[in-house]
Amino acid sequence: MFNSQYDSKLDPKGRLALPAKIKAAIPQANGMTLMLRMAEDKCLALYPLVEYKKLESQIKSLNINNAEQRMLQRSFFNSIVEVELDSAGRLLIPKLYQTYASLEKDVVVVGMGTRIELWNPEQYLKNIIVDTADL
Amino acid sequence: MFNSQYDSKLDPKGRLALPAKIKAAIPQANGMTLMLRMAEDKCLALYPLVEYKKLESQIKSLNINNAEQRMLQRSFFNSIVEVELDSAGRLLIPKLYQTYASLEKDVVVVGMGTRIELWNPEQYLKNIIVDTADL
DNA sequence: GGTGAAAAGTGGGAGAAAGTGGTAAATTTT
DNA sequence: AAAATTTACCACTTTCTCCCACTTTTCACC
Repeated sequence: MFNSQYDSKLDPKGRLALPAKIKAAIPQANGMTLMLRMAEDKCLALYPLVEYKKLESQIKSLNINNAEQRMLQRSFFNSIVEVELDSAGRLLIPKLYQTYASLEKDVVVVGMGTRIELWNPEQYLKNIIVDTADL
Repeated sequence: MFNSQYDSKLDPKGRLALPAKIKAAIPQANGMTLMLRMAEDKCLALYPLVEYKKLESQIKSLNINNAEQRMLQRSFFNSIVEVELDSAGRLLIPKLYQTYASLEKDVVVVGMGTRIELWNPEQYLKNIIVDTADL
């Protein structure tokens, strides 16, 4: 399970170093493949393969002969990509995905239970409740 | 499984270079034959042979004595063609198919799970849900 | 609290692969 | 038979990917 939040940086090549705590929480630590998705509120979501499979199986069950379900399926698959950690534990965020989430240099990495979210810092502030007294 | 989306180009000869990530996901990488089909919503669909076989068997199981199913069968087989990747990993899109999907220069390549879709960029935007908050 | 060791973070460079265009050969058409 | 169109293959350029090495931080033990 992922939790807490961290400040990380994209290097000039578009690589993101995952915080060690997050990395350690990913199941199957060797030959690390993760699924990167353009998610809600213009953030990126990272899923371990196990979690992704659950998501995918829902989408695959849609009927390709139904126009609306076909669009839904398309919109799912087109916003997801496989990413791998390099030997230093970094992952390369494709340009299209950087653009989607307005990631430039600073990135907020958030542990969200079964998934990891990547945020533009300003965007992030707009999508959390800062004062928890309201809860 | 195919996923994500890529911008590609048709060269003056009508050849399309498949993105490396897509190419890598095609089963049986040598002597590469794919099936190209005029698909729903005026896009082109590319199937690996394995996937095509499944589709074909569905169509073949239709009843030839039923007028409507006979037409369906006919329009399936006449809108599908075998294409091969050249030594550089490009495929030649026949004129008729380019016209069907209004492909000129820019082409959007979409990984749709078991198949690959090729789109005219403007047409493509009309056939996705941009805000995936519903998923 | 200081010192050392180990792990994490950062940057760069070399090699390989992907993209692109062109040329030659073969086949078809007039 | 000749010409034009098409197809296959080859070569060059550019981009990307992978890996190595150095710097910085953190944690533990003294």
